[in-house]
This record gives sequence, C-alpha cells and structure tokens, in this order.
Amino acid sequence: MTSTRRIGTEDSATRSALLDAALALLIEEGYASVTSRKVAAKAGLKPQLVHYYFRTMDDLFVALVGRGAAPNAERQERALASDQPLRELWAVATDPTGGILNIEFSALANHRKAIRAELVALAEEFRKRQTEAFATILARYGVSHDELTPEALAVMITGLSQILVLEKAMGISAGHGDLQAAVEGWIARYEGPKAGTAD
Amino acid sequence: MTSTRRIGTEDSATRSALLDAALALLIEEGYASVTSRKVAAKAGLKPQLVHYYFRTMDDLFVALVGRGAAPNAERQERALASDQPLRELWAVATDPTGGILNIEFSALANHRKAIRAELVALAEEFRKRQTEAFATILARYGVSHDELTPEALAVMITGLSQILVLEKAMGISAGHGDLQAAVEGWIARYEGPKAGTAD
DNA sequence: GTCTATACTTCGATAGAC
DNA sequence: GTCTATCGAAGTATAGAC
Repeated sequence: MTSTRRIGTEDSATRSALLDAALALLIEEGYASVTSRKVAAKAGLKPQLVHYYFRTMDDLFVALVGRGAAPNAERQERALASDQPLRELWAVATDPTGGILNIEFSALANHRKAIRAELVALAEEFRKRQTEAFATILARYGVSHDELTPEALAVMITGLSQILVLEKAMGISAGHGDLQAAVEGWIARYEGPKAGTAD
Repeated sequence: MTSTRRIGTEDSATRSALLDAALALLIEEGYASVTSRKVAAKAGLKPQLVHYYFRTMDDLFVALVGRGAAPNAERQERALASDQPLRELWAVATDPTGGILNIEFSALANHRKAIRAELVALAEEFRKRQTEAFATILARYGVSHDELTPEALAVMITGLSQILVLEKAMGISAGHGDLQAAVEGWIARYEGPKAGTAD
C-alpha cells in the first residue's frame, strides 16, 4: 500500500524485453550500467517504461533474479539426476555466463537489502538441494562424513568453480589448468572416465 | 600528455583523507557508492577536490589499489615465512575485510579496463609468490605434484576462502562450518596442531 | 600548490496524456 | 492498460580564483 501508482502486467512483451535488455547489460557492462536509460535504449524503448513496469530499479533486479531461478533449478536438477552427477554439476557451475551473473548479483546484493534477501533465499535453497543430493551420492561412492561432508562439498564446488570463472573473466589464468585437472581427477576417482569416452 | 591540468601532490594530507574515505565507502556501501560527492562528504571536503587529486574516478580506484598493495604483500610474506605457513595464509585469506574488498574490486574490475589492468598485475604477482612458496612447503611436507601442484593449491585457497567470506557477508552460512573444519583438518595433517596449543 | 564556482550529463522517479 | 513530458537530485569533470 505504499503508492497508488499503476504498474504494467507481468505478461507484457515490453516488460519481457526490458528484462532481456537488463540481463544483457548486466553481463556485458556490470550492474552499475543497468540504469533505466541504458536498459531502455538497449530495448529500443523510453526510459520511463522501466519505471512503469518496475517501480524502482531494485524491483527490476529482483524480477531478474526471479526470472532466472526456475531455469537454474532445473539445470541443477538435471545435473544431479544424471549418471555422473558430480561431473555434470561441475560443468554447470563452471559455465562462464552463469558465473559472471553470480558475481554481479553478489556484488549488487552486498549492499542492497531487497536484492540480497531474494538472492540469499535462492542460494540457500540451491545449497540445500545440492546437499541432499550429495548425501546420497557420497554414500553411493563410499565417502564417509569424516572424510568430507555433503555440506562441505557443496560449498567447495561453488567456491572452486566461482574463482575459476571470475578470474578467467578478468584475464587471470595462472594455476587454472592445474586446478581444473585436479578437480577432474577427484571426480574421475568416483565417477570414472567421462561418459561417452571409451574406457 | 593528455591534458595540462594541475594535480595535487601525492603526500598531501587531503589526498590521503580522500583515499581513506573512499576505502571506507567501498567496504560499507560498495563501489557504486564511491562517487566524488559521497567520498568528499565522508571526508568533510568539497567534491571537486576528488578531481583535483585524482583526475578521474578510475584514477582514484587505481590509487586505492596501489596504496593497499604493499601492506598486503607484507602480510602474505609474513604468513608464508611463519612456522605454519598454510595455517597463517588461510587466516589471512579468510579475513573478512580483505575478502570484501577483493570482491568489490573484482566486480569493479570486471568492466573497467584501467582498474582491471592494475588488479590483474597485482593478483598475478601475488599468485606467483604464493606458488613459489608452496612449491617449497609442499616438498617439505612430502606432497607430490601428482597429488596437488603448488599452482592448484594457490587457486584453491583463494577460491575457498573467498566463497566463505563472500557468503558470510551476504548472510549465507550453510556448510561453512563443515568446510572450515575440513580445511583445518587438511592443514593439521601437515602442520600439526595450532602453534601455542598444547600438543 | 590548493581549493571553489560552475557546466553539463545522466540518474531515478512521478504526474499526467493517450 | 500503456506510454510520454518533465523534475529535482546526483553524477563526473573543467576552468579559474586564491
């Protein structure tokens, strides 16, 4: 009940175009460039439309997070349900586009309450699902909790994949090949050679 | 030779105060809040002074990175030279303030060339020093390169510490205790119990 | 060498026209 | 329901006064 101002419908094509433009800008130029003017320009629309469909810029960011949530969850589920869940999940986590987005959103969230709330809730659900799946997977592979807990593994995979993606985006690559190889070696120890590869 | 405009001296107290204010803002509110007006306000000065001492905002950021480089390098050297280098380095890497700064700078660098160049050069030197030290340390602990290379270890420590710091800043903590314990366990395997602790 | 007066651009946001 | 005219605040940056 904060204001009586009208707002566009959620299924509007214009609204969708604005979200597309915002997403592209976020990836290409960072969150500081996601302004009403630039988003509109990219979509070939007037800046005021941003405020019609999303009252504030924070609302736009929150909508952007929300729109990506379901596809991401599905990607993760598919990976976890595959024959080689660790390998598939690692592939998803090291995907450059997703990684960059993660970093931009994290930086954004660090100082904007509404966005942080949205993102934290999502991240926690993600981690929870991963942890559940890892519990089964690690048990199947005969890894004891003394060695590595599902929770620790979830944070590890996130941390290692993110540093690789972030640094690659910046142009740092020292040690990346070695770490990638090490991770693949650990995975291969449990899941064997890559599926589709002659054994 | 881009312009003839004058610029403040590097040992000016005003210049230093502006850098202090910018650093505080960067940590407290993120890089988007490091504007000439806000920096000046925080330092109790006029916004135009920012442009006198640092021609552009990018220059200010570059100066900020530069000012922190030497102290950071020293901190790292001290850790690497200690009796328990892995443990000390882990402690330095998981320091919250340093971590947050790292994230802010990374996000910034992702889309601003001048800052990225500065940061990448620094990060590479950092990694190189770490890798050199790790080569000695791992050899001393009897770890073969087949198991883990110094390069991979350097990226790993960076990635794991950063994810812990970043998520903690955002308010995510699931799995953190487990990962912290796992890392401490690995370290203890090589460096024994924490120095100063009864054995 | 240090700081201020000032210009011009871009920002988010609203009120009101279609 | 959709979009435009317009505003006041904040952004970077320069030219010139002390």
